[in-house]
Amino acid sequence: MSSLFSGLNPEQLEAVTLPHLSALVLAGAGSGKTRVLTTRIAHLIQSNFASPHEILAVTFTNKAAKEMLTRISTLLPINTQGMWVGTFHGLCNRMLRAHCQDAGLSRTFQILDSADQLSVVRRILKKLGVDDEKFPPRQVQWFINNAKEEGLRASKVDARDDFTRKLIELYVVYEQQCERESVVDFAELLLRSYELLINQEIIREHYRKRFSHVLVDEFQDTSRLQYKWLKLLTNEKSAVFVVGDDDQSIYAFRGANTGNMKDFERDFHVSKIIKLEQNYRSHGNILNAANTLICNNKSRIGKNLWTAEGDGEPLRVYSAQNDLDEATFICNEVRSLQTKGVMLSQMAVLYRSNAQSRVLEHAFFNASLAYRVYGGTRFFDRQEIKHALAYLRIIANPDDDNALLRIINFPVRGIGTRSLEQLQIEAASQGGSLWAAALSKFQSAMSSKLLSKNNESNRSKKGIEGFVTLIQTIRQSCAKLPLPEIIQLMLKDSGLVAYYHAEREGADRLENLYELINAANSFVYEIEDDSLTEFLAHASLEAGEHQTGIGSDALQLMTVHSAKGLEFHSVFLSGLEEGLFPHERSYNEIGGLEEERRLMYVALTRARQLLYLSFAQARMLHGQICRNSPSRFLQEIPDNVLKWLQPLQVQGAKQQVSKIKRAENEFENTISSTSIEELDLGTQTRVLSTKNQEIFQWYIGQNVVHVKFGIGIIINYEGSNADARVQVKFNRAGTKWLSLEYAKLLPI
DNA sequence: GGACTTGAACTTTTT
DNA sequence: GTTCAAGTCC
Repeated sequence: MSSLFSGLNPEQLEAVTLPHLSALVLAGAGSGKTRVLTTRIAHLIQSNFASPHEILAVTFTNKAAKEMLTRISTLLPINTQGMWVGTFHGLCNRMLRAHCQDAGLSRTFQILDSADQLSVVRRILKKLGVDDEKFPPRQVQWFINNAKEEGLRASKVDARDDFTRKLIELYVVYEQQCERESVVDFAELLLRSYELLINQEIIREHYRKRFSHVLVDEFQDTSRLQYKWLKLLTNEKSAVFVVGDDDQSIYAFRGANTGNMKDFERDFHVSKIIKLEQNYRSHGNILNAANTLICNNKSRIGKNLWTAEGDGEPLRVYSAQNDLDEATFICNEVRSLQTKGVMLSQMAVLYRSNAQSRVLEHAFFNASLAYRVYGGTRFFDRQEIKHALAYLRIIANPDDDNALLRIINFPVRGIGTRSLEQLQIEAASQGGSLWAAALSKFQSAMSSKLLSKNNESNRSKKGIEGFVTLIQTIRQSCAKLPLPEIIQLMLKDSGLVAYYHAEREGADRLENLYELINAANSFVYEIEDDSLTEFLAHASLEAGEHQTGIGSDALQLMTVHSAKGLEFHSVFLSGLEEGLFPHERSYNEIGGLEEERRLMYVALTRARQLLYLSFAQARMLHGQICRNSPSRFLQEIPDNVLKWLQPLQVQGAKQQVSKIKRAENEFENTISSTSIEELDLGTQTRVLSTKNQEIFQWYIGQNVVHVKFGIGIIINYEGSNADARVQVKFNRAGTKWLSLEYAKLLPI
């Protein structure tokens, strides 16, 4: 028994062995959070406090869930197969499949990913003839998901204006459409499961009784609905053990609600918060930087990381001339670290947004430095895989219109826009799916063929009839086959293999298609289930898992978001410029800057030993050269842990930072104390613009007029001289960033 | 149906 | 500067 606990520090041990109570563990970066969670589960089982069957453990990513299962099985000789360990969506799926009838779902319901959902929305907009300028598909999608996230069905959404009324109408049609097709989107998985628990007392009580221990990882990332779901699954007898770090909450934009931590404390009567503050990852200087930076955030629970190790190296700061220079610098440093014995895979280059990877990749490619970019197209998102999955979906659930539309004419079989339109009209008039319409068309064609003795054999191989025959044939042949063989047969009979074989650059795609068979093989082996429906659910829920090209030693490139949870020997944090990091879009969002700062905190705490911070004085952005000042976050790091690699530029850079900071404070003060119209026009901050012979002086608060956008007021600026851009809040046209060189702004 | 042009937009991301 | 969708032409 004691071996389970060996090496745990007092706080970790306390968390692991907590009695049957609800508890909140505030686990800082690198404090052994996953270890605490898995050891606690092992401890509960080993000491007979709970059987594996009575434990529910929730994570956010499949990766984390898998990791948890692996660790549990190394700690205990038990079969983790049947345990309820998984993602919110995965567990909801599991619950809905088990109670599909009570949840009002078909046994073979399919899961829409975001892209599928978007195409359903597009289709509906088209069908209803809605102006997609006024109602952009993405916004409609966002509206629907948001409503579901609030737990609201269309009838419950507040119709406060005409615009919202229209959106609600679209929401209603969308729901009907999904119902008809037996498909559910990601948000629906959660909402349905939530409603199931609310409405079906017997089921709710069953799970409440069953799960005596509920454990939640990354609790700061839970959304409102997820929190409500957890509350439904538990009662005063359950022990809910949540682990999280409010300082690492970086997903507010997708519904994460840090407030859940405070609510949890209250709702679950948490008497004491356990803080894990000892960090086993980074050297002192790095932690010092991170701690000082995050103290600038006002809304936080508060904790301070410390290490038993020494200070280590100072953080290196590099001020690059431009983005290319920055990339070259990183390239050289990586090379030199490599000769000192650091593996490439132990070095990571982090950036705020994906677009920044291009320049870096270019430099690494030219230097023949092996690198790997995370966050590209994922396996199950590839075009050819989507096509193959669409065939499988139609086999499993023919009413899936999305899937049908994707493949009805792929590979080409002579079904053009006209026949499709006809089919859609027919389906609409019958109130059924496209497949149902195609089937009735097929049947009437068959009977008329018999009557007229018109037996041209070619006719049935083309067009809609051909498609129906094809699907029926495949479905029949598949009835008794195991999953991998179904896929193999489908790939061949559908014509996908022939198509990609003939395609000039189809070799990779062909390989991916065969890889799909492999994926099915390992699915059958691991999950011990070869039902097609389950495999399709797995494909939708684990779109990211199947990454290729892992294994070889390569430099790691990724956004700061995707670096969360990872650690490296050396980290290069690039693009530390105002507008980029913090991102300019965050300036106008409530709590935006604090979220950016947490993101910075996550970035800093990824490094074990070496941390490089770099910014470029000039950079190509949106096709324009931008001169942004160094990030304010750089100034929030204490000087004594920094080592500037170009001492000459220290002065200038630091001054620039303070200048921006002053301007912002001034701006914020003015904004908070006065309305925009009353801004003090005498504000001292100004940018000079030298445009031909005219020289204008621009300052924050200045009224301006634009040829197209009309009258507005300057609320922010960046850069200087010819490259300067100003942010203008127009009376009618909204807020825009404009280049002074091109925008033809006139002061009034 | 496929190749081409044009125009607008343009964080972060898992499920 | 690059992508992605919609429109245009053969």
